[in-house]
Amino acid sequence: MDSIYEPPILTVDSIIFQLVDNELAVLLLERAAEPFKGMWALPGGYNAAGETTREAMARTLATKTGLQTGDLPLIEQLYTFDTIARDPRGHAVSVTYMGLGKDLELPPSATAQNPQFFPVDQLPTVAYDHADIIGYAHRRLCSKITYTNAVFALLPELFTLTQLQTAYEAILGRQLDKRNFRKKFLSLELIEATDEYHRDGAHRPALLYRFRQQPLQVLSRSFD
Amino acid sequence: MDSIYEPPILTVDSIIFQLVDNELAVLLLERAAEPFKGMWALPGGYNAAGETTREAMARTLATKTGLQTGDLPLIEQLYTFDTIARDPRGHAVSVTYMGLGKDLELPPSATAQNPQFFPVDQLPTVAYDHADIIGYAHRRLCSKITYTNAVFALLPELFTLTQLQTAYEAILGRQLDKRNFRKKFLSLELIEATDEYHRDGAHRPALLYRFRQQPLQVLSRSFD
DNA sequence: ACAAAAGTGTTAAGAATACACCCATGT
DNA sequence: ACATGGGTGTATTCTTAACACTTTTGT
Repeated sequence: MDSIYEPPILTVDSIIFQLVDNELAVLLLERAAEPFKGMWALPGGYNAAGETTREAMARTLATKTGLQTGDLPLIEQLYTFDTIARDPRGHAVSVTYMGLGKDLELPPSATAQNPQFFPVDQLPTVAYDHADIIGYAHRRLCSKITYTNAVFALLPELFTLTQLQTAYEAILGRQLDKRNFRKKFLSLELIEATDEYHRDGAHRPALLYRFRQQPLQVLSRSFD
Repeated sequence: MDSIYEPPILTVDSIIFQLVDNELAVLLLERAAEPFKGMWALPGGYNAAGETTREAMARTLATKTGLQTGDLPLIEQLYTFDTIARDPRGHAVSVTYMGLGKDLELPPSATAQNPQFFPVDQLPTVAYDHADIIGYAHRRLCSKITYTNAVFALLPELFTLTQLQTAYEAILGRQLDKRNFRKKFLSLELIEATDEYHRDGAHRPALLYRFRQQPLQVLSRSFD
């Protein structure tokens, strides 16, 4: 009864975020071929037989950008888009994953596709419906950091409260009150002070903190 | 370069919830064939070429249960599961949709598959990983009703505050305080009183309310 | 001594919680 | 008159929001 079944094409795409100069940035590739030649697109590709979508995501990301998913402290399935066909063979369905990291290094000339991070509010011309996907991922990230400890994945192991606040401000796109931010965040007991200080220029050194636990956790009171 | 590409099978599954006798219930089919013959499974099926996953969901749901998606006030993509192959042809990837409705009628003998609603805490033996999927959907529904007006999709147009509270209790699986529930919910200004009453037995009639607007909305203050 | 970022507390308003009795109806 | 579910208010605690000055350092 299903013998005439001819499947849509299954693809995966990765939305990789990190903070660059206190701005939220997303990883894009420059398309070397039609369609959308010269425009920028999310790293992604076909899902091969016998591979989970998550494995396909890891493989395509490594192949096209040199990034290993092991370097991403947090990866999460985002949404499945019935995108416009990216391929003349037909209709494509793309399972997307959001990955968060810090100080991600792109091996120089990993591929001919020139992988680069772009601040989310200064995107180049983006191919397909990828601008929508990035917007969706950004909104999801905004809500994720308000009810979970997901920021840990964007910060170094030791960080200052100012760095933490700046991360929130970069993602949410608005300023937060310093005293209220610190009071609230510390009261959640997600982070603990170390006895180390971050010295950086002609001013008082900042106490370094660390997250108590890494795995994604839901907060007892949602943030902000 | 992608010429040896052989895709996984793309399927869709529907998790349809409604309230039955003040319990949250999910729609299942009895499998008539192997694998898992005699066990119960979510309605679903293959995604055909040229059809979006949402269209495939509507089609398979109508074919297997007689339900029209037009009768579901809220449908939302849930998650994409890399499920165990449901088909000897190979690896299956299932895009799932959650649908909410009320007073859904299953056309008698719509199919040989005996569609029925089961209370989520009294499920029969469920095939595949569908028990996990139902659990996932239930958790998502719990959080959805706390930060959106999604309950509207489970209630009739006019309803009493007690019906509303009972719906929350059925979904969340715990009791709520009547006075606090009413105070909070009314303060959100999502619903308005009508001038009609629900008479039902030997007690004071209950004032009927309606939602001010149907489309899914995020609440100003999250609920509960 | 100055510039620069780190650090810190209080008050007021709003929200959440806990809790018990009267009201309107049908029989 | 009684049984049944509908309806209502207050006091306490916790949370949020608004807001400005002192501290520590490097030059």
